[in-house]
Amino acid sequence: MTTMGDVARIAGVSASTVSHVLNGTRNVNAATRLRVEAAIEEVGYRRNGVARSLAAGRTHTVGLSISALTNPYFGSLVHAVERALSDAGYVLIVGDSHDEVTSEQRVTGSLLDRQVDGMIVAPAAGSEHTTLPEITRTGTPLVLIDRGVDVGCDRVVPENFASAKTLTEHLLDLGHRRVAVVRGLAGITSTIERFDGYCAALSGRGITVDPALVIDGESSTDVAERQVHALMSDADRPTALVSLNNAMTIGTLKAVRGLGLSIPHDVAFCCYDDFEWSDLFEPRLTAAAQDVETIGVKAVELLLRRIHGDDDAAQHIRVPTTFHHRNSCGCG
Amino acid sequence: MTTMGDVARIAGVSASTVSHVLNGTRNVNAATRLRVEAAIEEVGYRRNGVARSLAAGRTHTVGLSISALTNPYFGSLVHAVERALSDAGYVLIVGDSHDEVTSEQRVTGSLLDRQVDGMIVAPAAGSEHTTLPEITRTGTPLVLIDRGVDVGCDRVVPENFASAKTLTEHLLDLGHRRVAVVRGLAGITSTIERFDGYCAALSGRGITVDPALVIDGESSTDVAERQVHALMSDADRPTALVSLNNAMTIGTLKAVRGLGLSIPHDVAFCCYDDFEWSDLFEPRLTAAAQDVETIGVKAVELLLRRIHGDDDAAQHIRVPTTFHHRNSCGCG
DNA sequence: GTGAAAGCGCTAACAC
DNA sequence: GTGTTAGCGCTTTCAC
Repeated sequence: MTTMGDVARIAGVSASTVSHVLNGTRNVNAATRLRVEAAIEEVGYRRNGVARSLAAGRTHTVGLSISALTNPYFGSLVHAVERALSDAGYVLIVGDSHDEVTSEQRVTGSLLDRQVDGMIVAPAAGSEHTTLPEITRTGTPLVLIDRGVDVGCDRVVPENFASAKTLTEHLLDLGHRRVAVVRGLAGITSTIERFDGYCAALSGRGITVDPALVIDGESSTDVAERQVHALMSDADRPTALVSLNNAMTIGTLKAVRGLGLSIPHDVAFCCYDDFEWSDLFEPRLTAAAQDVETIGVKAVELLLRRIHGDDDAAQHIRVPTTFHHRNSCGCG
Repeated sequence: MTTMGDVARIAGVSASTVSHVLNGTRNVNAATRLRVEAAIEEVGYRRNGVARSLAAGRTHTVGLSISALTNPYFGSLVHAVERALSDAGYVLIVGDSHDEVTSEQRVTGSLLDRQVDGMIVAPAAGSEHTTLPEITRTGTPLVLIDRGVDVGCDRVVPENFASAKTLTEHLLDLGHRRVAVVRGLAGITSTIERFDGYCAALSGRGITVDPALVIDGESSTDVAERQVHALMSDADRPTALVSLNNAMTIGTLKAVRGLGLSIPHDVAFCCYDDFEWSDLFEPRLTAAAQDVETIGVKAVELLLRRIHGDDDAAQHIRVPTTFHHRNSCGCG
């Protein structure tokens, strides 16, 4: 491997000069610079980022801890984060938390060991007592995404309550009185807030929440399918269904179809989260679309600000959803 | 920041002993180990991975260069790769090549600078003359995925030719004679091989390829939608359509629906790549499903073998697709 | 405008 | 079973 010393020798300068031409950190005589650049070219020199990071104390690396399994938005989120980071000269290390604190700690521990300059975490349930304090203790800038947890750091999460409320109210407005809900993984704020939105819509109309109509889909396609199948097999089944995230929507749709029921004729349907194919589906899905792209970009923005030394009060950003009124609800 | 020296001092041992208990690299007296562990616990010591990497000459890091834009499988691929790597104690750095050599070089250059122990690349068109040689020159283990390029290194790619041929033949078997094809990004092997499969199916039946029925979808949803729209607006439109990847399938379906045409009644349809919702769609999509999961896992397997010093001849793995016979083709 | 030298925090001979 | 020591390849004061 060729080092900076090799380049320096060939160019007839000191290593520090090579370093400075590489980094533009001080004025270098044009002729000297040229000699250095020629030498670099000649030996095909490539700087060692590890040594650089050790000496400089910064790695220009950011870690992302997320659960791929329960987050079908994984792709677009990672994509948005990667792009924003890359534009700022950082690289992204991804780790899968499996939505479980033990693996989350393994992931974030490994990121911390690697001296990431900052971290973006979609916290698993229980994370506020384990992983998160561990991170903040190191002083590593941290921003939470997807789910909010109160640990006094920046976070950017989707609008949950109002969106779920709107979805439910829409069904209520169409005359439905028995509206079932498929709810996500227990213990995470998005599940809680969306479910609260559902409840608020009902009470706003003087309807009490019927526990029999509350299904725990655990943010899983399979679980949702099983549970919805059971519920809809009942003679006394609901006339409308709200699914609170994309994975469960697929399960719900499978169950409904498996039963030979038709949407919206036999059961009206609205869902939180949109799909690329929502418009292609028959019937087209009425949905609250989350803006993952923005969530990723904003998270990076906040993080970079912290990395660059900003220490204002923690910011809490809510990214609004878009209501796509199509016809699975029974309209149009 | 607390260092190994601090821990050593507190435990009353040398730094090297601390290093050895941390890494299990030599026998340490049980009592000594306990003292060290207590000291580590006491100060909340966490090893500095950067220093470690510099001294050890390995980073336990692998880079992945891929195009998220044209690869809707991004999520599952990254997920599979991350999991396999994580199981082996490695972390993953992802970079987006945008399917364009310039950004690809930026990405891989940055990965090389960071001294990744190995690299997985889904090469952009033209990569064999730029990026790839640059990587191999550094001696960094490299495995290609998704598209094969002949640079003498390991690769794992999907079955393309036979799958596309099967799809086309199926349509031909159903009596179609005017079968159009929506073809991917020019210059990459998957596009070429799949298109060859289409051509082979036709010639096998004595049909010559009609250039008017060959659409360039450029692996893009929008382009495919526009082009299919144009083609299908024609009075003399084809009676069947084959789309050669998932992004273009969505565009194709949008175009067909936009024209008020029905599948398979007005036009029969088969596609390369499957979706989670293929079974939910009306009609259910007949498709050749790629096994991205396996591609990712195999790629990591090959890479780790190289990283661990194996230098056998380059391996070329083809991962078979699964033919899902549903009813967009006109059957059932 | 340029160089010398002291680290950054760790690993791994090597010696005992 | 443990300590000493010499780097790993770079950045960055400090001096000239």
